[in-house]
Amino acid sequence: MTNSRMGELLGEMSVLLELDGANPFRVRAYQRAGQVVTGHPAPLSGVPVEKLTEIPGIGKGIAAHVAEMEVSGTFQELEEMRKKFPPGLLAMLKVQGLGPKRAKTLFDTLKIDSLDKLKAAAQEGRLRGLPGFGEKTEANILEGVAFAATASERVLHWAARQAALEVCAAFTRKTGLKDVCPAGSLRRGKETVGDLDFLCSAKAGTSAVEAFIKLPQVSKVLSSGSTKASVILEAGIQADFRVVPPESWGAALVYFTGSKDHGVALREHALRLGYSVNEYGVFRASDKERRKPLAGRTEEEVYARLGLSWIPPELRENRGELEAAAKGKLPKLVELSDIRGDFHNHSKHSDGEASLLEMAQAAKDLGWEWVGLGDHSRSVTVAHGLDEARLKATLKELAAAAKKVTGIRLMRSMEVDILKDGSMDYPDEVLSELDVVIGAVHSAFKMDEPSMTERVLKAVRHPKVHIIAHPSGRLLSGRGGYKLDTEAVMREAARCGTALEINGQPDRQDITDVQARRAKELGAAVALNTDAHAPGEFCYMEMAVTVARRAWLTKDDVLNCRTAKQVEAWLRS
DNA sequence: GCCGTTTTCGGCCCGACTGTTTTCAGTCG
Repeated sequence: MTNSRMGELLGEMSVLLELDGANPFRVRAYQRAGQVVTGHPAPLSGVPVEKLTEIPGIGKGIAAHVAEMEVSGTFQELEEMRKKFPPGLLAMLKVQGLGPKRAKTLFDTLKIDSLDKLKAAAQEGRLRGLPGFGEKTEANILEGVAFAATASERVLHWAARQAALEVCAAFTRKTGLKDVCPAGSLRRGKETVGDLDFLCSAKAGTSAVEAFIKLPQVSKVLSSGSTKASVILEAGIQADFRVVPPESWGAALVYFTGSKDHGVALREHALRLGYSVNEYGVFRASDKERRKPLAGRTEEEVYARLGLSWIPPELRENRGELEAAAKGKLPKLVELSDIRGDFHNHSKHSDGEASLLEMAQAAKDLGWEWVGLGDHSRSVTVAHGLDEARLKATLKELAAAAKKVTGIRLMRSMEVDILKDGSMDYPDEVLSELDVVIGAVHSAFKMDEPSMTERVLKAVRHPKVHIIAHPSGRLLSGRGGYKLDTEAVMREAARCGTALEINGQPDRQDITDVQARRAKELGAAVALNTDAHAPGEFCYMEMAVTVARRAWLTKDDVLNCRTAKQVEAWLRS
């Protein structure tokens, strides 16, 4: 059983306990444990109970549940809670403004246990009059049900980023206020984003909130006050906007960048030092009126007051970053400017849009030192994969391009299919003519886990294969990825010196942040690739860098930060 | 349910907004 599945079940338990009116701290403990388990880099399946309890947030009780889940795929207490509350009740909690307390009231008094029943009851006016319900609440719930039905799922990071930049630009044009920026999970670089958070620095009395809710990008205002507003954007994403005075900018940025877990852990840490932290600053815990902030203008100042070095947003998930910051042991994360090239992309010989020459020129324009220009191999017929004769012709074409585009080392790279039996799509003598061989699975996704794992392991062990592309095969927008023992693949990759790819396509981001961090732990090399199908897609290197940063990788951990000479030496080795 | 440089019991992060209420519970982030 995977960590993320176990994390989901623990999270479900926390929601059910909340419905049941359990001790809120017990609820919180399950919620936290769920996140800790999900974010834990090494597989917890098979880890003895006494080792599990060494993980912060996991005590005797939850360790026992983890052990039980390994065996039965669930745990007894969860099953009992599931009998108590129908699954439709959990779906109801997705409705904006409807929380566990009122949902429980609806279930107990009107036997409402699904979105459909909720909608009907609200339409018939049966909600008003219940304790805690009025006409307004009823109307809000009705709207909430409609939105829950149409609301898009989480938005891909890249799309959210575009939408956020557009809103910030429009806001600045309208108000002249420049200190506005996205916070929240977007700033942390999460692979998908549930909503957008905007933070604005402005003196009291300015009408920033008013200006924000009137932006053309706003389609509906959910709430608005003097310092904050919640809206739905035209793009269908919810956005929260918050204004703080300049002296609180840093504290607010920490607060609204989150994650929630990071914030909670930070405030607990502060209390142990005798400080209290909120979005306005750091205060002495004894300063009950919160009159004299000791820090707050910048993030650096806030962390420093708490004895911590500044923590990059990508690390703020309460996965050990506070402990590392306290010891001054945070890694210096890889940056886009450290990148010297890309291994994996496509020209119009297969399914790309540009010629090898155009791709080469685009890579050079980015200031890269080298680039492996690629295409699909012959089996991927839908992508017009290259047979041996066409491949040979492109080698000549590339040599010609290298004469025209100078100052960048051009290499021939190919994304070569890993066939069903684990063999490669070209014979060894053809692979020998390529500078970069990238193995990838594009067919027979439905294999069982042992077979798929053996298939990929065979490619990992192949002496001519340098990199495994998008190892899980998942698409964030749809396909869950094939069944694969990633841990086994990473171990073997480390042993064989085969690199694993972080694919920068916004819909892939594969391997994930958690996996890449594990790959580093195990000693496997990591390559960042754009998988660009047009010159304009080389920008997805930034997406790959973001994933790498969330994985705690430094430039020494990333192959793309090496010089052309070093890369060639690595490829030969 | 978790946790401990005051503690193995008794705590557990913090504030804004809304709507239903006459002072606050519920919800959200």
